[in-house]
Amino acid sequence: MTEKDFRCGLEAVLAILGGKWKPLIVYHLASGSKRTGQLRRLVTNVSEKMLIQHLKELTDDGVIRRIDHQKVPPHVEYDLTEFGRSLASLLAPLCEWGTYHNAEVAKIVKRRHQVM
Amino acid sequence: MTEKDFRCGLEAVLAILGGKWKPLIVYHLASGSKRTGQLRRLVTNVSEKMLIQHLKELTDDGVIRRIDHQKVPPHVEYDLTEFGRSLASLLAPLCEWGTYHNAEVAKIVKRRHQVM
DNA sequence: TTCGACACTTACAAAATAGTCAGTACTGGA
DNA sequence: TCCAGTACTGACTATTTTGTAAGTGTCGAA
Repeated sequence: MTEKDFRCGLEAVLAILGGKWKPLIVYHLASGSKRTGQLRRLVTNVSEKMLIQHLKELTDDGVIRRIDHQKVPPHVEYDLTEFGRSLASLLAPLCEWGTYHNAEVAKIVKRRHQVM
Repeated sequence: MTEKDFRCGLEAVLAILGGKWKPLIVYHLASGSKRTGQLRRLVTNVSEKMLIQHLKELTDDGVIRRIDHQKVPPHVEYDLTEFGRSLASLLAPLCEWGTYHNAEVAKIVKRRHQVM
């Protein structure tokens, strides 16, 4: 996205939530603030590097807030900003759709690996 | 996504619509069937190769339908299946959010390029 | 008769994205 | 004392995704 403007609002959403784990992070934070380690366990399969990289980007973009308790050993929490919460509320219907169509989508993805 | 199952419905949605231009394609088809060339002009900046590759994947996944009029020179149309239409209806609120937050997101993206 | 439009295909290159693994500085528990 | 956990960083590699540029065969208009 080198362009400044989006011709479809969709592109704006993707500019913020594009990234393998970002929607998942926002989704998990919708139920309350979490520590880094908690997120690492919740977002299954995410590597430490990617989690932290995405957390940093989401923080920079104003979607989440980083709360550093200034302790040693470190104690850091993340939660959604207002902006982030407005995004999270968008994600809910997608989640429902995905849950409802879970089996169908799983079949589609499986077929893909066979045909190709 | 090597796993068969999704723990959040979100992952299912992304499994289908993951791809730079797929949401845009579905969005444009929501307003009626289109010919390949029309889509190429509507989805700005998409290369011919990516358009056709994504169209093929969406067709294989049952999101859109390819209608070949068996003419020479070729005349092919695409439109949404029922499944695709249910996805397109999810996209509408995202579009609205993006349109509403357009300026904000544009600012965020611009800032990103400066800071990094 | 040359040119563009049509809907593609293919080979190849570049860029974006993700992953592994080691290391940091400190603490508390076994 | 050794080891795991805390939240990270950086070097390096691998994979995935996207892009570029050329070619295919047919038609109708200039």
